[in-house]
Amino acid sequence: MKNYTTILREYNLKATPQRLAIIESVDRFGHINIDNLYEEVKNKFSSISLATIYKNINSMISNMLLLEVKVPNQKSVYEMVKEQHSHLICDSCGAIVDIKINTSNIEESISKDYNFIINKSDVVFSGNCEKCR
Amino acid sequence: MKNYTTILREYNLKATPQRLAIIESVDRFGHINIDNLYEEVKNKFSSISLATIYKNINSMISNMLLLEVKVPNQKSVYEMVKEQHSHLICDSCGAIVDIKINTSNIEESISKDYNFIINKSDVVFSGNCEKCR
DNA sequence: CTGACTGCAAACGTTTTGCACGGTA
DNA sequence: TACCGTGCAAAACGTTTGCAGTCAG
Repeated sequence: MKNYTTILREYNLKATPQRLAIIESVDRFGHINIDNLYEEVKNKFSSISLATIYKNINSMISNMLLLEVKVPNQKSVYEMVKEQHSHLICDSCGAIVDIKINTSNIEESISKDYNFIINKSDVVFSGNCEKCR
Repeated sequence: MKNYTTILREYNLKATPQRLAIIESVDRFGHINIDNLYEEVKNKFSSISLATIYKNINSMISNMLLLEVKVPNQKSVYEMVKEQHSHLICDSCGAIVDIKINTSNIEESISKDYNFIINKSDVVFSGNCEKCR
């Protein structure tokens, strides 16, 4: 069990029970949208309000502890900031999988060709997963 | 000047003046969000309502004439369906540029490694453009 | 002529805000 | 203790819907 209290403080956020429940759920699910997060946190913290979820997600994003992933035809999902990675998302079942792909040579050639400094890559492949055909 | 009437009919949409103004603006801008589109179309068609913009954007997306591009920290932009491409977006000035990159080898290895059939790639690189440093 | 489209206003779902209270550091 | 966070309710936003009138084909 990770020490989420320490993590929150490292990101300049007070370690309230609500925040601990939120960050624990996000980490356990890998990616989670607002509604599922709300349901999940309510299981362990029935008094929490949706406004608190929103406020905390937003402050965690501002403080770079979480990031938002925009996905086609779905609500955004939130995940902890870890190593850079891309996403595979199944159009039928909605499952999202993290994948490691090497985009560094592509990014390098873009920097050159377009004289553009890249500091973030959002890469989402949609299609059908193994189960869903 | 393209014949947008013909294009609309090819996509099974009646060629109303409102639609012609919408598709012409989207095509001229390359990518445009709802608010800018509304302002733009109003210039030539002052009586148009925002609801009409929404209804038409949605039907054009359903009929595969337009597609939605979700971008970080901004509203989605809409563009005509053309060849597959990726996007470069400047965090300072918000400019969006189409770029051609070859993702086919990446997609191929993903198909193999994850046994996943890809039918859409959403690739957005964020950073700073030439002007904005 | 008929079904589809428009514009308005109302409804809806989602996210943010203001404020009084409570809890962390 | 001081400030930040919480929860509630209300407000603000963005988008969709219903409907009566209009128009494209």
